[in-house]
Amino acid sequence: MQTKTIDSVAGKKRVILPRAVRRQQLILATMRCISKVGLSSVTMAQVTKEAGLSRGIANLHFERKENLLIETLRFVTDEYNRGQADILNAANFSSASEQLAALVQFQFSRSVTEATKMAVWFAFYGEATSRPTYQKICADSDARAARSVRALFTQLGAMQQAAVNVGAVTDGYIALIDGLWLNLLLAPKKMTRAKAKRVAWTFLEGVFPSIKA
Amino acid sequence: MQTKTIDSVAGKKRVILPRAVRRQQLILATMRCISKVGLSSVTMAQVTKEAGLSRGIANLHFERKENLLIETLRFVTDEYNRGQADILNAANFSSASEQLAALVQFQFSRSVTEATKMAVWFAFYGEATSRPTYQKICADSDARAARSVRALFTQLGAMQQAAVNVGAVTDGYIALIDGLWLNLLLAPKKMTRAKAKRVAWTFLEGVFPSIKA
DNA sequence: GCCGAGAATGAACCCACGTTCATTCTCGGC
DNA sequence: GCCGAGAATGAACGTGGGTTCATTCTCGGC
Repeated sequence: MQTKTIDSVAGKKRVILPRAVRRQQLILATMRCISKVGLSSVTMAQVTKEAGLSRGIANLHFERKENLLIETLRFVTDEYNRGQADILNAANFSSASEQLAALVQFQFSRSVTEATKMAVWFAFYGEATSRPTYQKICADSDARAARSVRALFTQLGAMQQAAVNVGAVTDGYIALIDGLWLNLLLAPKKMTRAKAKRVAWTFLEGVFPSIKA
Repeated sequence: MQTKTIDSVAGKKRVILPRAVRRQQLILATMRCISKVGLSSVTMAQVTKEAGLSRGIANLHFERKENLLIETLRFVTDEYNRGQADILNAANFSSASEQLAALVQFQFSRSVTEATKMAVWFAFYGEATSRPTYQKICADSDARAARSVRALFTQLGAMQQAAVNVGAVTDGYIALIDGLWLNLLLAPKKMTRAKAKRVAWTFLEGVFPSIKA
């Protein structure tokens, strides 16, 4: 009478998996929960249920709830940083403008601007002021992201007729993207990915006229 | 042996004040607490202690904690909107550029960018995804702010040589300001009010060359 | 001066949630 | 096939925190 199912839907059989797999399962479940109920009311019971696992497993793999949350934040920032680095450290672009286009494309890709992920980002941003650990993770991630954007902008600036204040432009671009993400999250009916991309692009064309071609 | 002090520092005497005063006291205390410990770990005990009042008073004036939080959010958004409206609806500016200058000045004024207030803003933004009530208050506030900025930009656009896409520029400007505020909050060591103002101004000069004078 | 309305207090209550841990189960090595 | 390591479970525990409410206090009207 034992139903054979790949994922053991109704099965009572206990499944044992490596630590890394369980940790990721829990982190992903945490993200879904945060976007559903908010960082301030996520409970361990919800997360473990969402992950389809037992109550005590989170403590087994993360010790404390706070650790799970921190790892969730790290997961999201790392993923973004890896994606951005893949583009900005790549050597196989034929021009800086093409690299820039890839960057914008990436920043407003479905994967990055997915509601679940952005909800998590901003939930932690909102708590960062009062939690040194979150603060540090966010600051480090932002700094890393900013550095590589600045490098690209330096290249692009050198190609322009008029002199460009790379520092100010980088700060402005990063703020613009953050603000667009926020809008995308808070008013998805009013701001769309396509619209946001166009706005970003308008900013860039204003600063680096040569990319207009 | 009874020391007469205006604020009855050590006095045991019970003070009775009008509802509106108590409500504001509690709201201000809530803001300080949120910026200190974060929205997700604010407790009624902390807030009432911070306000120098008794445990039960919050429930007396707000019924539930949730109401106090909502009123706190409303307090912050209303204050901002009133300040912005004072500038953008004023008839006593000699030119649109002057009005624009006043807007930027206001948006990066100490009063608006004060750490306490911005922490509150972003704390609620972070929870807005999962709380329809916060979501609505934020969206309404943003929409109102955007409308009046768009009106000013329409005026400014009409003065330029080349045609300006007012919609995209408004969206961009608002996103830029939000992003700069976020930076100001998360990395106050790296981003300063003056720097932020300069970045905003650079954006505006790019879009509306005529204001450069 | 007295009284009623309602503002203010804080001890007590109760529940939700994080954490613990005794027990059960799985798997690989021998 | 047996055994030990450790992964997984979920009932039970303790506590922190929101809410209630009986009581006390203040003030304005008469």
